[in-house]
Amino acid sequence: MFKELDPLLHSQLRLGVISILISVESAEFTYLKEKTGSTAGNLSVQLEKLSEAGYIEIIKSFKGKKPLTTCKITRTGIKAFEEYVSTLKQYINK
Amino acid sequence: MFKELDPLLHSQLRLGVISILISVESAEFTYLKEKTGSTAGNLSVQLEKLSEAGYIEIIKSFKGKKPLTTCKITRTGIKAFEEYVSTLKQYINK
DNA sequence: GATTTTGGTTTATTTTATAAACTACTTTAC
DNA sequence: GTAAAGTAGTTTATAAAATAAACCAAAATC
Repeated sequence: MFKELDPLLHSQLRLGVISILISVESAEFTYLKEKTGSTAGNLSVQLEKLSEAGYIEIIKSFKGKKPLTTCKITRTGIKAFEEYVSTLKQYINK
Repeated sequence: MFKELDPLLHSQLRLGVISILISVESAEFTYLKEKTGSTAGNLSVQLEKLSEAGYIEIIKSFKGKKPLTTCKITRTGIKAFEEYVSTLKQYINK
């Protein structure tokens, strides 16, 4: 029997976001939008979900006069990602 | 920018099915149902989708007097799975 | 021979992802 | 200085997908 794949991470956009955040200190909304190729709306929704789950932290501030949304993966998020990857291997190896 | 993950395979149940089929000659409906832990209804729907995409072949026959649905991965399916795994690595490695 | 089980399919519901519309500014161009 | 366009998002609506529930036909069991 297969172990369940964390549904929060088993989504292309959210997985892409976490995949980026795992390797950087933090990332801005616009950077994530560009890197993932998503629309702002979709990204906004998915970031909110990751945030609600405690996988990322969303920090709102200003860059000059413009709003600036910065994201950072949390310890919980890192653990969840590692767990997800390890579970995934059950599906893709052999 | 991330490459798109084949949406047909980026589904827990369908991925589980393909994961099983890739390592066996063929598998019966009930076997897949048991191994994936899915309901018959869900499995039926997802197998149909894989079949429509040409990823698997569904063979209907009888075992004695009972209906028997047997599934086999196709060359197309194998290729799609390999492609999916390779794309996935972009997301989960580093 | 009625009831349960087997092996499914079909349809309905829920959840999820995505797109469209909107808000609140700021910058640029006239 | 004000109209138009751009930036950085959020909210809401729509489409698509996954899942569950209901159903069906035949077989096995009691």
